[in-house]
Amino acid sequence: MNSPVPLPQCCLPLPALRREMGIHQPVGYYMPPQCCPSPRPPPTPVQPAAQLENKELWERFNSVGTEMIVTKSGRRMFPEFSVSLSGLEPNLPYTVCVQAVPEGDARYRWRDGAWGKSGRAEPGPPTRLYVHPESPAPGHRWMERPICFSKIRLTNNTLSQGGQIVLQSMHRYSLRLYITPTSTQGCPPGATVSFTFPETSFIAVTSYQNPKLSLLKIEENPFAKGIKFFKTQQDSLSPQKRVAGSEPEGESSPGCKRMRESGDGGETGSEKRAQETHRVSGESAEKGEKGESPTNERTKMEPTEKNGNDGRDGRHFLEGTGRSHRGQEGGPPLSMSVHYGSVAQRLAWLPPAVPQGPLGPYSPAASVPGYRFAIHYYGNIPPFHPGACGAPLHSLGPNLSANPWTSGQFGPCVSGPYPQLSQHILPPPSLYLPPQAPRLGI
DNA sequence: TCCTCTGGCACCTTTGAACTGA
DNA sequence: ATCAGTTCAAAGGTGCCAGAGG
Repeated sequence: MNSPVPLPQCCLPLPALRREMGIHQPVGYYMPPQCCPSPRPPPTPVQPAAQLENKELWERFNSVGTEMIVTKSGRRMFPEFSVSLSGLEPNLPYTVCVQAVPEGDARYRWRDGAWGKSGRAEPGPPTRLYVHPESPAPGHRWMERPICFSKIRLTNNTLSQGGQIVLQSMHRYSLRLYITPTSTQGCPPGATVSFTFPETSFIAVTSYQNPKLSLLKIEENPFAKGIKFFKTQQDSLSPQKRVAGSEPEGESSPGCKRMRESGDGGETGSEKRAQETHRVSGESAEKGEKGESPTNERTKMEPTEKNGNDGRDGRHFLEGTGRSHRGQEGGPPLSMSVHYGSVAQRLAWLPPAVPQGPLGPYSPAASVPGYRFAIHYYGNIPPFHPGACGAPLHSLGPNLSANPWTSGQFGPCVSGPYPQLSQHILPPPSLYLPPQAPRLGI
C-alpha cells in the first residue's frame, strides 16, 4: 500500500520506539519534541490547542482528591479523559497519545483523613503512551468533536499487554496529551506538542482511601449504580454512616457519555435499551431460579440465509434494529460490520465469523489471519468517514437507506486499495506486527 | 500491627444478535 | 424477501469487603 520511504535518522523506527516508550499499540511514528524541524513553515499561524472536555467534573474530583483504581487486569479511568482539539491543519494526519506523568518525587499515604507524603517515590517502569485507536487521522477529524480516551486502562502489572498504562499505586500522576503530526513522507512536518492538565491529577490506588471520593465516583459513574442503590439501602438503615458533603447532583455522568449523546436532548436509544435490559434482567434471574438454562440458544444459532448472513459476509448492523445487510448483489462478501446508533464512533475487532478465514482483500485485516474488523458508529454518519474510497459520505444525510454503508454500494468501494480506510483501521494490538516501512495505517 | 494488594461478590450498563411482525 | 422494531443474554464495568501477605 504505502511504498517504503527512507527514514530520516532522527525518526525512531517503530519497533525501537515501541520498546523505548512502552507503546503497545500500533502507531506510525512517534516524534520526540524538537525532532524533525518542519521543512516548511506551517500554512496557518494557529497553534494547536487542547481543552479538557469534562473539566468541571475533573475539578470536582480534584477538589476531593482524585484517586484512580489500578488493578492487575487494568481498570478504566473515571472521569474519562476527553479533550477538544483546535488549531490543527485539517488535512494533515496526526497521532494523538496520552501519558500519565508522575507528579513530584514522593510516595503518598492516606492517614487521618488526608493524603500526605510518605517518603520518596519508588523507581518504577517508564510510563507508557496510550495511542488513541483512531490515530493517525487528519486534523479535521480530530477537531470535529471531542476525543474520548474511554478505553484507557490503568494497571499495576508491569507485564500487562498494550492499551494499558502501568502505574505505581500510592503515587501521584497527571495526564499529558501528545499531538504528533505525521505525513506520508515518513517525517512529520512539525514537532510533537504536548498539553498537561492539572485537573487530571490523581493518586493511583488499589482500593479507594477517601470515602468522599468513592461516594463521588458512585454518584457520577453509571456503572456504579448498583453500588449506589446498595449504599442507599444501607444508609436508610444506618443514617450515621452517611458521608457528609456528598449531595447528589442533578445530572449524572458527564464526560464522554454526555458528549456521545449530544445533538438530541431527549432520551437516548441506549438509555431506553438499558431500561429494557434492567427489566429483562429481573426476568432472567427468575428463570435462573426456576432452573431453566441461562444459555441463550439463539446466540448459538448458525448464520442463515434468512438473516442475511451466510457465514461469509461481514454484516452491517444498525444499533437497536439488528438489521443485517449484505454486500452489493453479486459483489464480494463484506468483511465489515458497521453499527449506527446514538453515540460516538468506536473501532473494534471481532473474532472471525468464519473460522477458516481470512476474509480476502476486502478487509485491511487480511494480513491478520482469522480476524475481521468492525467499525461501530454511534451517531450521525460522520462526514470524515474513511470508507468508500473517497465517496462524499457527508452528502448522504441521515437516511440510512441512502447510505452506501448499508445499502450495498459499499462492497465495490472497498474492492480496491483503500488508503483512506487504512488510516483508521488498525489490527488488534496483540496481533500487530510492526511494518518494515513508514506507515499511516495498515 | 499496619499497610497494601487481591479475588470474589452483587449489581449495573453496554453490546451483540436473534426474533417478530408489518 | 426485506425492513424495522423488540427482546434477550453475554460481556464487561463498578465499588465493597474479607482475607492474604509483606
